[in-house]
Amino acid sequence: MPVRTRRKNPRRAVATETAAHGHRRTRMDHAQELAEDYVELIDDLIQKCGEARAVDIARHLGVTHVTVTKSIARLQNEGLVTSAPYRSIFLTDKGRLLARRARERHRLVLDFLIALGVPRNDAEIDAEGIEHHISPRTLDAMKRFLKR
Amino acid sequence: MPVRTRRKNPRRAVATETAAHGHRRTRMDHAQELAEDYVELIDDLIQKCGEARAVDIARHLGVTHVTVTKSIARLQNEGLVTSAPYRSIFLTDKGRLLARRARERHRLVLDFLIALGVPRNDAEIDAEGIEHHISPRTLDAMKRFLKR
DNA sequence: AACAAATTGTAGTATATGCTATATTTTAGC
DNA sequence: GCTAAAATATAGCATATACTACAATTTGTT
Repeated sequence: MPVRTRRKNPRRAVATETAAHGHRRTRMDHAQELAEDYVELIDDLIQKCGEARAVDIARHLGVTHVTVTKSIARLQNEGLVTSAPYRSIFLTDKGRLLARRARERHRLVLDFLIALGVPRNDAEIDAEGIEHHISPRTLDAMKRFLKR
Repeated sequence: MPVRTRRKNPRRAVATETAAHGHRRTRMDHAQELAEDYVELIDDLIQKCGEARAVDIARHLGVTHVTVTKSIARLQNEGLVTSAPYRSIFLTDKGRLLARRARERHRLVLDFLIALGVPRNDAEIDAEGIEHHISPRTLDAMKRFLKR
C-alpha cells in the first residue's frame, strides 16, 4: 500500500524552480536586512547626535548592547563601518552608500503607505519590514503612484 | 578630550522606544515567517498533488531536504503539522488556519502589486517577502485600493 | 583625585536555518 | 523477489542573531 503518490509534472517543475528562485531572493533580502537597518540607523545617529554609540543603537533596535557589538563586528568585516573599542562608530564610504539607498527606499515605502491611507504609526512599523523586499520595479510603481 | 558627546533628549527617548517597538515587530514577523511559508506550501501541495513530501517542499523553497526535515520537526513542535518518518506531511487544524491566513494575505499583496503596475514576475517575488510585514491596517488600505 | 554611573567588551549559552556526507527506508522497475 | 533509484533520517558543521552574567573602560560628578 503506497503511502504517497508519485507524480511527474514537467510544467510544475518549472513553476517550482521559479518559486525556489523567489524564496532564494527572499533569503538574500533577509541576509542583507540587518546590515541595511544598522547602517541607516548609524547614519541617522551621526547626523542627529553627532555620533553613533552602541548603547543608542541597542535602544533603538530593542536589543542588548552585546547584540549590537557583535553585529557591528560583522559589519566591520563587511567593510560597512569602522569601529574601535570604546569609540564611536563610523560608516565607510560603502556603508554610507548603503545607508543612503536604504533610507531612500524606507522613505519611499513610508510615503507610499501613508498615501495609500495607512495610519502613520502602522505605516512606520510596516515600512520597517517591507522596505527590504522591494525590487526596483516595485519601487518604480510606488513612485508613479505618488506622482499621480 | 571626550571621544563622544552626551546628550539628554527626552523626546528622542520616546522616539527611540517607538522605533524599538517597530523593530521588535519586524523580528516577530521574521520568527513567524518560515512557519507561514511552510504551512502555506504544504496546504498547496496537498491540494494540488494529494500530498506534501519533503522532497517537493525542498525543491519549492530552494533548500536541501535536511533543512525541510528539521523545519518540519519544529513546526510539529509548534502544533502546526503532523508527520512521521517516511510518511507524508499533514496540517493540523491550527496549521490549516495559519495556511489560509497566509494565503489570503499573499494573494492580496500579489493582486495589489499587480494592480499597482508591477510586472507579475517581480510582483510574485516581492510579495513573498512583503506579505509577512503587512499589518491589518495596511491590508485594509490595499483592499480599498483594489476596489476602486 | 576619587568614586559612582554609564558604556562597552568578553565568555558562554541558545535557537534558527542552512549545508555536506552517509546511512536507512521506501518505491519502482524488471 | 531482487536491485536500482528515490526519498528520508541522522550526524556534524557553519553562520546569524539573540540573551545573561560579569569584567573592563570611559565618563561625569563631587
